[in-house]
Amino acid sequence: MRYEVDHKAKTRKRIIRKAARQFREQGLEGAGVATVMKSAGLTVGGFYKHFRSKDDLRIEAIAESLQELRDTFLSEVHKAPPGEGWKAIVRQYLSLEHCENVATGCPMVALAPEIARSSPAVKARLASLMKQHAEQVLPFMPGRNRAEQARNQIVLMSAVTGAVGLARMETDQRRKLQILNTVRDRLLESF
Amino acid sequence: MRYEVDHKAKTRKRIIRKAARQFREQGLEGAGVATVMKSAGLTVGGFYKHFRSKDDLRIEAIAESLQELRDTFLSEVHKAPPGEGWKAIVRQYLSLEHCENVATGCPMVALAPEIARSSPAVKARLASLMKQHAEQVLPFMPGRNRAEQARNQIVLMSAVTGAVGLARMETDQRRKLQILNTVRDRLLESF
DNA sequence: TGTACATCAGTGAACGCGCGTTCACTGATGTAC
DNA sequence: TGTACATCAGTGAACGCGCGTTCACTGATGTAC
Repeated sequence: MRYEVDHKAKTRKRIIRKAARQFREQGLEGAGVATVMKSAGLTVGGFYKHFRSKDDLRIEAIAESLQELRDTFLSEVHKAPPGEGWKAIVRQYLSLEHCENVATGCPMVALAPEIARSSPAVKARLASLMKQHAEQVLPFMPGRNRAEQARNQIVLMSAVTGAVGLARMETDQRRKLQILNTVRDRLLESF
Repeated sequence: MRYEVDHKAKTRKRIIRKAARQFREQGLEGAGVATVMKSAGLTVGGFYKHFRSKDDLRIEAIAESLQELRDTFLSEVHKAPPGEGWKAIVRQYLSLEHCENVATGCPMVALAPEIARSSPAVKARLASLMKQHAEQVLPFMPGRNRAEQARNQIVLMSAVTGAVGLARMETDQRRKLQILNTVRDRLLESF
């Protein structure tokens, strides 16, 4: 081999990470294969040495985005007092910082409608990734038992994704903050 | 004139209504000018006799979608006992029927990320349309005064748009219903 | 009353462009003999 | 030890295709004289 043993794996990871950012920022259609490759320091042609298709990359990139989201969540959770992990997650999710940085934020808010429209094969794969994600975050949700935690998770996820989705459509900064803060305050006092 | 006096206005409206459905179903990029025109019984070339650009159509189509949404809301509200209008809206919004019919549903859930990514000019115009929409629905929101109604509206809108957004990504029908019903039940008992 | 011209919603071919994908090639390295 | 060949990550031009937009044209009607 001309390169280090894991050279190809590293390159692949670099492409996925760049794609994860660009898909969130520009959409699953908006971000192009050529641009992703260029931002990874490569040329278009090499793409198919790493992925079978753009759909393949979409799946890998969203998996990566969910992983990054989970990493952020868990690091926030560890800073919070025991049993209050969900509060840290809610605060982080509804922060202006998360709202304004689509490229590094939650892929579900950034891509929900496009994921819903995906081909059945892609959609099924992504649904399974999101289910996994939810299960890993479940332990930090409020509630006296698993069933209650699961219900609360659904309510919390709906409220926070909805709030960020709405806030991002806003052009008036005051309204944007009002959405984020109103939902945050309500959620923090409701569980 | 060869046609009735309002012929052109009627044609324009027909194009907008078709576009409103197709944008919600296929996205602001996904739906094409040629397809919209064809579904309105016309050919591509005529498009620019009615609109300055595709962006122009996007704005008109979303305005139309919001109007349709409001019509649905108001017809539900009139069937509900006084003061419980918001409950009727929540039930309608979180129904399986609304969730599964993207083409005739709420444009904010169907298009949020694409609207957020729009050019500043388009985004500003749409933000103003959505503000108008919210103001017209405000009177039916729960709360003892306008300020409380406004806060509750933000929470309700976030929760219902988030829930439908998440439910539409689900491939498992059981999970989809679980999301819609859990959020509906929680909201109905929370105000 | 008749004729020439203006109007204008709608047609359909053509345009330039960006996209995902394919493919023959490169060139540095490892391996067989 | 030296040489010929295989491997394979990456290159860059080319492909077919669909898109938004433009444009010369059509043809039915209204209007001017």
